[in-house]
Amino acid sequence: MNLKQLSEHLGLSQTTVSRALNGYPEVSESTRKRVQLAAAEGNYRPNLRAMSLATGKAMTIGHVIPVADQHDVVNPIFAEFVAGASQVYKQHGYELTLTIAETRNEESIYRSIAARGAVDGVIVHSPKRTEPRLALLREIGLPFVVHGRVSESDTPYNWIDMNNRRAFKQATQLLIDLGHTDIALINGDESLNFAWLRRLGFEDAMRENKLPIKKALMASADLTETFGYQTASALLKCSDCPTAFLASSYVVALGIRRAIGQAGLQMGKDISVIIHDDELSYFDNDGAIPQFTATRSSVREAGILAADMLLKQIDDPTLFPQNTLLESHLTMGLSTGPAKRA
Amino acid sequence: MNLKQLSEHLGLSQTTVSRALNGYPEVSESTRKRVQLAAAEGNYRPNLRAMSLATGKAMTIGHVIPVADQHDVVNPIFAEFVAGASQVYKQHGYELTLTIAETRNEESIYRSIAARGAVDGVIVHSPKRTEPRLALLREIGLPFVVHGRVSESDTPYNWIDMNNRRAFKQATQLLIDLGHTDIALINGDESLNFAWLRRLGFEDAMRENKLPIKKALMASADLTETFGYQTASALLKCSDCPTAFLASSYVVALGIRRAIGQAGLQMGKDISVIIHDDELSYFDNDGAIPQFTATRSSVREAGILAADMLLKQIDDPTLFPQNTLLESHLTMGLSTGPAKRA
DNA sequence: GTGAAAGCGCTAACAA
DNA sequence: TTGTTAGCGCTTTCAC
Repeated sequence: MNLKQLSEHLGLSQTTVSRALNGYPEVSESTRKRVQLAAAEGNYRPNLRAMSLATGKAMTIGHVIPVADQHDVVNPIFAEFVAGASQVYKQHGYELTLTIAETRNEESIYRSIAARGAVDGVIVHSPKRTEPRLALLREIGLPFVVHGRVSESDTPYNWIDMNNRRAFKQATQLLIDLGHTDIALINGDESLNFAWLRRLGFEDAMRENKLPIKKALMASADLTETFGYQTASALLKCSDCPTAFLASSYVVALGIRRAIGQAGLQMGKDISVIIHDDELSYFDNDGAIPQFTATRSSVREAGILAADMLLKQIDDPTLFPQNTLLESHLTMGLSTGPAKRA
Repeated sequence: MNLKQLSEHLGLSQTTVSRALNGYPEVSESTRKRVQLAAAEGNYRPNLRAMSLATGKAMTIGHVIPVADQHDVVNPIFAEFVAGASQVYKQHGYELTLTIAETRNEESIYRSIAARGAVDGVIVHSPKRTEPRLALLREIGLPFVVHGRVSESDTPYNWIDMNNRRAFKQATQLLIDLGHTDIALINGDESLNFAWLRRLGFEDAMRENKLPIKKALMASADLTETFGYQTASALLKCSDCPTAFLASSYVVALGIRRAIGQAGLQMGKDISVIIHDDELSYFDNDGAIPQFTATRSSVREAGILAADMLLKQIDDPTLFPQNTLLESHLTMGLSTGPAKRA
């Protein structure tokens, strides 16, 4: 059932029917009622393509998920974020298209998205410390919101981010309060800004407590179990072993746990570990450990807020720039304990 | 830059330009070259909406991800699957739109997707044991591929699935071979077909070995850490304790591990646990344990195959029904060991 | 308060 | 080999 059929069926013009359905004021209430009824009965839904062609609005938001290489696993954070955003889009009649972008040909992907008229705006995921995408999108003229921030940017942009720096400062302070001085930071790829900020937070706390920042105790790479395992294994063998680990995701923490077990140590007793994870954490608190909070998925909330921000921006471009900093309330300790060297 | 501008710029008709770009044979090679060059220079990309309006094809595939309730976490499996599928779509010039559907209003979501002309086909995720969606989609006339199978369906449909039944039979057999007779199955929600099939696989092995199937040792619910913990805790206190656990996801296994630890037992020594997970598993093999295989994300491969199947179907509806059964090669033992009762 | 007509950017008969 | 024309389903001036 399309508009033409519906209008013929009603003995009205397409114009009137369209107006009635879209809430234009110049339609009499009686016809509006009639039209709405018939539309519901006939299960009429306006054709999105036609609508978007006529209005010039795509009624679609694009999410571009970067994947470093073909075989990289997709960060489950995106799923939660997208779930939140999609909720908002649905409310406003928008669709959500997903593009997986290998980082190499990102530029052409954004350009093609824009040129194809496929979206009214995009959410930019996984920003690096410095982001060529910002300039690119500005040049193209596509509204966007960054999920995360960009440390080195001289021009304003819309963003929503967790307070990674503060969370890691807190976590580090917690370990210091427990008496630790040799704390290992097993961090994500520090060319990605979230990891960079986490590192800064870690260093903030160390510096404030006049503790030395030892490069040897800091590692940065893709957050995999293997990375956690290998790094922790090596660190547990060194002469200057850490007494505590700060893990930048629960996946990496699994590896750390494995290494600790293999070294014949007990987590939470011989070695302390604090895990930070903004995603819904699958870990419950084992009991004896401090834990900041553990709400369900603040990432989903971030998705909701980002989508909202983007739609507002599209609606009214003068609302610029917007941004929101969420407290990273999922920072939690899986296991902490007295400082002790292996 | 749109077709009109491009054609004017070239002094050709829109038709010719369109034909040249779309590879129609009746265009002379020389003009085709010229057109292609100009298009590349002008950074011309055909407007998807217009194209789809003109052809009646949406050039878009929809993925509908069901989420049981608002606060449910999104299964990370979807992210991997979608990543695989998106790869295929890109190759064929298709877009991918994502819809998160609360299970309550699924029907209206599918109907509205179809009526809006937004997609040429859909991938159906998380099929239940019996699926009203199949009939619905058939009625609507929307091509679809089910990611998973439906046990109770009397009409054919396209599907791609992992061999869950076989995997669980194997895993169970492995435990039986190690001497276990009281094996607990911590399974997903058995109204979902994947969980149902896993249970059948478990029962297959038990029956073949003439072992009793004890209802008390089988649990079924959403695969959360908490579910694993609570169920395992309870089971470890009963008079008729299991000596082994078969966990239907690594998340649930984390809970089981916690319960085992709290009971003062050692995993892999006092109690055996086998984890099945089709997603990329974050666990490495701890060493002493049998492990079927551990390739990276067979789920992504499933996504690729499903997308391929759907596009083929759209292209040629006579290719019906298609299906593929993938061996669930990520079944792996995190820890198995001698049978012993707590 | 309602309708006729043009047009969004493309494709696809049909003509030439 | 190329061009003319109509039309996909909607919105939106403009006229009544």
